[in-house]
Amino acid sequence: MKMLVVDDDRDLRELIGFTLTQAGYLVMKAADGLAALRTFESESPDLVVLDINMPGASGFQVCEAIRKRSRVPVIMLTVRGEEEDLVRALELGADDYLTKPFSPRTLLARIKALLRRAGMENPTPLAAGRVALDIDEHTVRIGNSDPVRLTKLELRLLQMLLANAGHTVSSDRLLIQVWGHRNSADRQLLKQLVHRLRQKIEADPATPQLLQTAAGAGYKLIVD
Amino acid sequence: MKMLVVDDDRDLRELIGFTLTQAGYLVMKAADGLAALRTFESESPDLVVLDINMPGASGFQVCEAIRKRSRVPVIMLTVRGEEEDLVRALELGADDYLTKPFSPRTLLARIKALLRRAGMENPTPLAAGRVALDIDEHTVRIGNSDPVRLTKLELRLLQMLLANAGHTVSSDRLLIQVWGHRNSADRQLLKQLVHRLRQKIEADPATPQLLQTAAGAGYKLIVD
DNA sequence: CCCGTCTATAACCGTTTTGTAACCGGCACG
DNA sequence: CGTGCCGGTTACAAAACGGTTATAGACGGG
Repeated sequence: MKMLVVDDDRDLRELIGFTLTQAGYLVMKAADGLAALRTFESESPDLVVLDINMPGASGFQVCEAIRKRSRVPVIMLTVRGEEEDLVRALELGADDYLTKPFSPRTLLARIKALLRRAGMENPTPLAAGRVALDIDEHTVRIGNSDPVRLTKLELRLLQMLLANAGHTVSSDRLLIQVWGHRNSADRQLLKQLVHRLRQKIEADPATPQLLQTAAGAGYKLIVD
Repeated sequence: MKMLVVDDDRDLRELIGFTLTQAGYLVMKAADGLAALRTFESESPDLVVLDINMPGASGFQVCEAIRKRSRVPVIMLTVRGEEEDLVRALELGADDYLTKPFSPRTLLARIKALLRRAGMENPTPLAAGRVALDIDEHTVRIGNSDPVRLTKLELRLLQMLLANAGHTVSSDRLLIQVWGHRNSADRQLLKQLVHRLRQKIEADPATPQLLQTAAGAGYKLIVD
C-alpha cells in the first residue's frame, strides 16, 4: 500500500513517514505542493496525508488538483481551532482530517478507518516468509500450522518486526511503537513480551528460529 | 436517503431544501419545532438539519426530543459568535453545526462527512449464511426458525456484524456504529447488548455458534 | 397514569493479559 | 577473580477483559 505524505515541516514529515513505514506501508514524501503533485502523478499513491499550512501551493490547492483526477483517500492536517480550514478541506473532497498535534497511533487509526471505508483494506494479510499475520482476528500462522491467538501487545510487536522483516529493529523503537511513549529504561516489558511471543510462535522457544536477538541492538524477524 | 430540514426562515429553508434535492436526497421540511417533531415521527428521516433560533419550541428542545428516541445524525445551524449555543447543541447530542451564513457547498460537505461517519453511505446487505435480517420488521430469522423480534440496538448491532459477516469487527467500531460517538470505556453496554442478542439468536447462548467473541479484538458473525 | 419493554449502570466472578520484581547465567572488563 | 551489564526465565501481583446477574430509570402503548 503506497502512501504520500505532504508536509513542509521536516520533523513532522519524517515522524509520519516513520510511523507509516513501521506499520508496513510504503511511504513517499513531499515537502511542498508542487513536489506533491509531481509525486502523485508519477507514483499514484493509494492514500495521501496532506498538511494544509504550506508555503507556495497550499494543501487546499493540492487537494483540489488531486480530486480533479482521482478519488484517492485524502487526510488533511489542520491546526486546532481553524474551523474554516476544516470546512473548506471537506468541501474540496478531503475524506478526513486530523488536528495537530496528534499521536502516531491516532493517525494510524484514522488511516485504517479510511482504507476500510474505501474498501481498500489489506486483502492479503500482512505476511513475510512463513509468518502470516491476521490483524483483524489477532492471530498468526506459522507455515501451515493452526492460527495462534495473539494479545494486543504481541500483535503490535510482531507487526513491527514483520514490517521490518529481516532487519533488526532497535529496542527503543519497539518500545515506542508498541507502548507509545515510554521510558526507554523500561526494557523489562520488552523482554517479557518477546519471551511470551516466542512461547507462542517458536517451535522451540529456547532456540528461536524466527524472532532472534540482535545483542545490544534489538530484535529481528528471520524470513528465508 | 430522507432528510428533514427545520427552519422558520422560509427562504433559508427553501434554499437548503433545494440544495439537498439537487444533491439527490429526499427532503422534508418543517417550519417550527412542533411540526418538526411530528414529521420526524411519521417519516423517520436519516438526517436532520435543525436551526436553533426558532419561535416556539427551540432547536434545542427539538434536538433533545429527537435524541431521546434516535441516534440519527443532526446538524444544527447557529449564528456566528453564539458560542454558548454551540456548546449546548453539542451537549444535547448534535453531531455537527454550521454557523450562518454558510454556502450550500459547505452544508453538503458537512452532510456527506456526517453520513460517512455514521456509516450510512450505502445500504447494507440483509442476509448472510443462516442469518436473515428484516430491517423493517425488526426481526431476524436463523435458518428456518420463527422470526425473532429485535430491539433497535440489537438490530443495529446485528446489522453491523452482518455487514462484515465472517470478519471480526472491533469493539470500538461497534460502539461507534451502534451508539454514535461514545467513550470507548463504555464496553459494558456492548457486553450487555451482545449478551442479550445471544439469548435471542443462539441455540445455546452459553456456547455461541453464530456471534462469537474474538478475544481482545471484538466480535464476529460466523457464516458457513 | 400505569405497565411492560428496553436501555443504562453497577457489581461480581473467573480468566487472560500486562506490569513488576527477582534470580540465573554468560560475558566483557578491570 | 569479582563486578556489572545484558538478555532469558520464573514467579507473582495488578489490571483488564468478558460473561453474567441484578436493578433502576426511560420509554411507549394502552
